[in-house]
Amino acid sequence: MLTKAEYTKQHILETVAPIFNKNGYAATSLSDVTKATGLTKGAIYGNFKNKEELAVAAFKHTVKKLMSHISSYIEKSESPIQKLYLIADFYKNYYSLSKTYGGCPVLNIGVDANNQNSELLEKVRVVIERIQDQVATIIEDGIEAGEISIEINAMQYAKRIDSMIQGAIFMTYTMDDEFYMKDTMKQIEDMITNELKA
Amino acid sequence: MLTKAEYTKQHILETVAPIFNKNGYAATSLSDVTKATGLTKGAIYGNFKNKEELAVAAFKHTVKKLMSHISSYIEKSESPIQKLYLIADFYKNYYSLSKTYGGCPVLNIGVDANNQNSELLEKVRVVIERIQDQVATIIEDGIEAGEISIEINAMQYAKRIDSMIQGAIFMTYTMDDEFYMKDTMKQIEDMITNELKA
DNA sequence: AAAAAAATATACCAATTGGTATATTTTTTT
DNA sequence: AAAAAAATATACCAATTGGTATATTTTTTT
Repeated sequence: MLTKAEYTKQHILETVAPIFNKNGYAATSLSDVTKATGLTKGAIYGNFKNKEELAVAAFKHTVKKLMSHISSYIEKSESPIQKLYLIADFYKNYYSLSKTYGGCPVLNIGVDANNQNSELLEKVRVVIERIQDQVATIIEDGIEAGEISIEINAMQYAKRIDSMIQGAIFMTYTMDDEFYMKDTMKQIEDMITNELKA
Repeated sequence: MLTKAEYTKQHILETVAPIFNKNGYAATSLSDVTKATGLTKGAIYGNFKNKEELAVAAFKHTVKKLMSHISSYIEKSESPIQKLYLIADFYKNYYSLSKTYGGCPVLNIGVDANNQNSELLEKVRVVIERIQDQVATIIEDGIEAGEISIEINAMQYAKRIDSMIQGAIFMTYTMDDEFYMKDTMKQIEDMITNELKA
C-alpha cells in the first residue's frame, strides 16, 4: 500500500505531467502546479528539489505510462514480424491515447527542451534510444527467426520507422487531423510487407 | 531604399526571429528582445503592438526566408519529377541551413504554439497547407506531363512527404544527428522512383 | 496515548514579467 | 533652416516568477 506521502507524490506527478507536456517547461509556472494539485509550494518543494526536477519526473512518468501501453500491446504476438505490425496498429490510436497525457512527451519535450534545458533534452534522447533499440531488437529477432530478410539493417529501419512515426505525431497534433497518423501507419505496414519480409 | 524606421523594423525581426524560434513564445522575454536588438521597449512597442504580434511577425519572417531558399532551389529544373528530386536534395542540407534561423519554424512554433497560442498555431497551419499545396501541384503537373503515374493521389503523397520530412527534422534536431535527414531523403527519392514515376 | 519525525502551509523575498504614459531625440517634410 | 511628425528612450506600474525559512499540522513510531 502507498503511504500518504507516496500517494501525494504520485498525485502531484499525475496532475502535473500533462501540464508540463502541454505547455512546456518555461510556460508552466509553480502557481499552475499548486493550483492544479490543490497543494501549496511547501508540499511541492518538499517532494521535489526544484521546478526542473519536477519536470524531469513528470516527463519520466508520462513516458512510463505510454511505454507500458505499447509494451503490453505488442505482447499479443510472439512473432517478431507480427510485433512490427502490432506497433503500426498501436499507433493508429495514439492520438486519442496520448491526448490523455497531454500529448506525445518525446515530441513535445524534445522540441521544448532543445536550446532550453539540456537535462530534459538528455532524458528525451535516452528514451528515443531505448525505443529504437527495442524496435531494432525485434527486427533482429525476426531475421534470426527467418521472418525478415537478412539484408535488412535493423537499426537503420528502427530509426526510419521511429522518424516516420514522430513526423506523423507532429502533423496529427499540429493539424488536428488523424489522416497523418493513419496514413503513416499504412505506409509502415506496406514497408514491413514489401521491404522487410523475408 | 529602406527608411531608417523600416530598417529598424527589419533589424528587430532579423535579430528576434531566431530567438523566438529557438526558445518558443513563453520562454522569450521582452528583455531578451531588447538585449539582443540593443533597443529599448519604447522602440519595440512602437513597431509592434505586443509580444504576440512580434512573435507572429518573427515566424512569418523566418518562413519567408526558408521558403525563398527552397523555391529558388527547385527552379533548377522545369520537369515536375525533377523538382521532386530537388526537394529531397534540398532537405539534405536543411539542418545547417535552418540552424541559421534558429531551427525549423514549422516544427518549433507548431509544437510550441499548440495548447498555448492559437493565433500562432493558425499561422503555422496556413504555412503547412501552403507547402503541401505546392508539392501537390508539382505532382499534378507531373501527372499531366506523363512523368508521374495517373494512379497517384497528389495530395496524399504531398502530405506523406511533408510528414516524413517533419519527422526527420524533429529527429535530426533532437538527436543532433543528420542520419535521419539524409536517410529520409534517400527514402523519399526511392519513393519518387519506385512509386510515383510513370 | 505521547513523542518524534515527517509532511505541508504560511509568509515572505528579490528579481523579472509584459506593458504604458510621457519625455526626449531623431527623421522627414515644408 | 524651421516646423511637424515620427521614432525612440526613460521611468514607471501591478502582477507574477521561482524559491526559502520557519511555523504548523499530520503521520508514524514507540
